[in-house]
Amino acid sequence: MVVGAASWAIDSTTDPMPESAIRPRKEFGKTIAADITHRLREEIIACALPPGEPLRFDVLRERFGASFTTLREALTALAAEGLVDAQEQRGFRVAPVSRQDLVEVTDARVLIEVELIRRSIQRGDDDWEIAVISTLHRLKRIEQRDPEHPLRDPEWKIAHRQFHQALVSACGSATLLAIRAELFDRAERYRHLSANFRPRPRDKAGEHQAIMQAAISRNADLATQLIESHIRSTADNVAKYATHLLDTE
Amino acid sequence: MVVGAASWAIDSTTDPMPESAIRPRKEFGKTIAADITHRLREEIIACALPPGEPLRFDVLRERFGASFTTLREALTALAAEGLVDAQEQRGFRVAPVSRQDLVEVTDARVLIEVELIRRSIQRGDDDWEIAVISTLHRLKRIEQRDPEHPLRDPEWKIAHRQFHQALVSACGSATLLAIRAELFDRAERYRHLSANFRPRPRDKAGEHQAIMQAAISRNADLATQLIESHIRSTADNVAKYATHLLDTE
DNA sequence: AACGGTATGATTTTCGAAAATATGGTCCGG
DNA sequence: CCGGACCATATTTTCGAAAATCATACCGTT
Repeated sequence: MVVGAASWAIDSTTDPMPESAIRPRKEFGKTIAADITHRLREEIIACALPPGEPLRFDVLRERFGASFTTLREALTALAAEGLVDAQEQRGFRVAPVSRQDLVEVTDARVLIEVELIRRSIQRGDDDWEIAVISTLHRLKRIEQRDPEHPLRDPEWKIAHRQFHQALVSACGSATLLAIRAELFDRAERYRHLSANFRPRPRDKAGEHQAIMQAAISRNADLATQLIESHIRSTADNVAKYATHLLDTE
Repeated sequence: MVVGAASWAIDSTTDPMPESAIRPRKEFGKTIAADITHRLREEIIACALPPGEPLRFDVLRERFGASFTTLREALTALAAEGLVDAQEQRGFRVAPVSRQDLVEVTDARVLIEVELIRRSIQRGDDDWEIAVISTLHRLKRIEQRDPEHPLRDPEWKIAHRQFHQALVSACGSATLLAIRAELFDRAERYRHLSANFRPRPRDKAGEHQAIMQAAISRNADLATQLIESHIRSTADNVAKYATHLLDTE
C-alpha cells in the first residue's frame, strides 16, 4: 500500500500519471474523518489552536475543507480523548487547561508509566532493547543538529515520542498502552503551552540517556525512579513558566 | 432547568400540557447522538449486541430511528471507549472479546482501582463515608428483594456500579475516574458474557460488606487487598464459565 | 431605570441523497 | 478445474440543505 507515496516526495513537474499529481485529501487515514481527527489532534497538542478556543463549524469547514458531519465525527473522537470539550447544544471548544488538570495528568502518567516501564524491563526481549537504543540514538542525533527549541521541531517531537513509547512497548498490555498514549498527548500540550515562555530547555538529553541505561541494564527500581522524576520535573517546569496561563482559567 | 422532570415521575393522564405527554426522543442527553451513544453502550455492555457483531447502518437506522451521520457519531465515541471496533472503510462492529483482553482489562483495573481506593481512604470526608454506606445499603436491599440473577436486574447493575463508584469517588482525580469508568464498563461486559453460563452467583454481598468496612475504618492496606481479590476473582469466574466464548474468537 | 418576555440572527444538530469504496459473483483464459 | 480480472450489488462515507436550538438585542410594562 504505497499508492501515494511519491506525491509528497517529488514535485509533479514530470509526473507520468496525471491523477496521482493531485494532492491527496487523506494523508493519515483511509477516511477523511480519521485524517481530520489526526490533523486536529496535532494542532491542539501544538497549541496552534489555543486552549478554550471555540471550535466553530464555519471556521473549521473552511480550514479543513470538510462538511459539518465529518468535522463533528472528528471532534467527537477528540472529546473522548480529552483534547476537546463537547458542550451539548453549544458546540465544541479546545479543552481548557488548568493547574488541577496538569496535576491530574502528571499523577496519572506517573502511576501508569512507572508500572509499564517495570513490566517492559521484566518482559522486554532483544528487539525491545534495540528499539530503546535506536530511538534514543535518533533523538540525540536530532538534538545535536538543532539544539535550540526542540518542541518547535516536528522531527524532534516524533523522535521524543517514539523513545518514550519504545521504553514501555514491551509491557504486554495494549489497553494500558492506549491509555498511556492519551495521557502523553495531553501532557505534551502542556509542554507546548510553556515552551514559548521557558527561557532555555533544561538538559533532558542526560535524563533520557540515564533512563535508557537503567532500562537496558534491567534495573527496574532505578528506571522507574528516573522516569517518575523526569515526568514530574517536566510538569513542574510547565507549571512554573505557564503560571499566567493556568491561573486565569 | 427542571423542564421535563415530571414526565418520568407522574403518568400523563391529566397532563395540562399536551406536548409534554409525547415520549421524548432524547432520554439520556440533550442531543440525539449522546442519547444513542448511551443506549448503544448499554446494549453492548449487556451483550444484547454480541461481541464481534457487525453494526450495519441499515439495521441501526431502523432500530434507533436516527440517520447515518448521527449513528456514526455515536459509534465513533464508543470506539474511543473500546466498546466498538472501527474498521476504516469497512464499518463498525461490536468490539470482540478475547482471553487476552479480559486479562488486560482486569490488570488495568487492579492497577488503577487499588490506587484510587487508597487515595479515597486518605482524602474522603464525611460525605464520602455516607455515600459508601448508603450505596452499599441500597445494593443489599435490592439483593434481598431478588437474589436470583442480579445481572439481569437493571436496578442491581446501577446500584452495584454506584457502590464501586462511591468507593473511589474521593480520590480527587477526574482524569483517573474517567479511565476507571471505561475499564469498569468493559469488565461489566465480560461479566454479562459469562452470566448465562454461570450456575449460581457466588457470594459477592459479603465481599462488598468487607470492602466497605475496611474503607470506612480507613484500613487502606486491607481495602486495597480486598478490592484486588474481588476484581481478580470475578475475572477468574468469567474466564472459567465463558471459556467457549473466549477461545473461539 | 429595571425586569421579563419575545423576536431575530447566529450556530449547532440532524437528515436523507449522492459519492466513494468494498464485497461477491461471473466469466474468461490458462 | 483453478486463478485473476471485471462487473453488479451492498455498504460505508461524505456532503450541503433544513430543522432545532441557543444567544442577543429589542420592546413594553412596572
